Amino acid sequence: MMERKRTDCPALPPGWKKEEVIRKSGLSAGKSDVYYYSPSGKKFRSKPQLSRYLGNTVDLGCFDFRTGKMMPGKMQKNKQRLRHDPLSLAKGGKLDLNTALPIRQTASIFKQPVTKVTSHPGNKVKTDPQRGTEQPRQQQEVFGWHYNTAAGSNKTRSSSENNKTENCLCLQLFWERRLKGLRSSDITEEALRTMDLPKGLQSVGPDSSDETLLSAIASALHMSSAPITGQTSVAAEKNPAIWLNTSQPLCKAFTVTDEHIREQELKVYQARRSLEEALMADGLARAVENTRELLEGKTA
DNA sequence: AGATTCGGCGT
DNA sequence: ACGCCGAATCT
Repeated sequence: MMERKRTDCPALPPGWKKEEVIRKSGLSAGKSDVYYYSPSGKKFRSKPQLSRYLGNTVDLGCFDFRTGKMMPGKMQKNKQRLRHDPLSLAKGGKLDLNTALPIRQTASIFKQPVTKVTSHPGNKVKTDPQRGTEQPRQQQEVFGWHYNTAAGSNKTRSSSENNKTENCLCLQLFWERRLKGLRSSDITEEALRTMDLPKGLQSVGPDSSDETLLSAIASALHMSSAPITGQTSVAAEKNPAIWLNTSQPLCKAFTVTDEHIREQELKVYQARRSLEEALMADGLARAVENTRELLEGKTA
């Protein structure tokens, strides 16, 4: 038998292996097929199959199945117009939270394992013994990357041109506004809707709604590993368009009290319980889907 | 039966 | 041109 090397795949959670097999006969001789193996040995031969299995635990949007690597340039396959501001992608700068778009950049915001449900009381669905250890794993590596912002675009302009430029800049700086009315769907929707922000948090700029502020901060936490301090310059409150610190969300500087922390810990605890329930439901749905696929396969 | 391999459809 | 998956073939 051919010697096949299963190599580690750093883009996937630990334990996943990748294999490439060269076709050695037929019309397609010389071409190759790529397979992935889950930690327990289940074989995957396409991205959709892999995607179905990993579900929400890993965002395969920019995962290239053939190479096994994340390809940052290759956003979602969907034909959604990606309005990326070329300015914010130019080289030489650092992450700019205010021109960067609120696009999900991580596979999951959770960096720690969560409660794993291993038994489903009352579940009549046939259980695949291998699946027990195969339930969606929590991602352990965060797929984040930084975009660069343009530095030194200091060309001199006429004053009328300047006005246009300022208006344009304003739209870019305050993209948070565009989040108005947008919400995550599903469970998260309820979570967001009922979420209260501590009184110490105040927005900077043309939009001061809590809703938008919350989105801005959440997005900042997703996109940057640096501490979120808010706008520390007092001048930014008077004239944000000039003094804005683009590495920080449009939020006034704030302080965190012990009370805040205790409240937050409680919320996290409650959220974990909700998540546990959700994962359980997801597991059941997945089992059903799996069984359906099995049956379809047998009826040929 | 499960695993392996190539064909070929659909994009 | 290639991803994906059916099905023929192999063990």
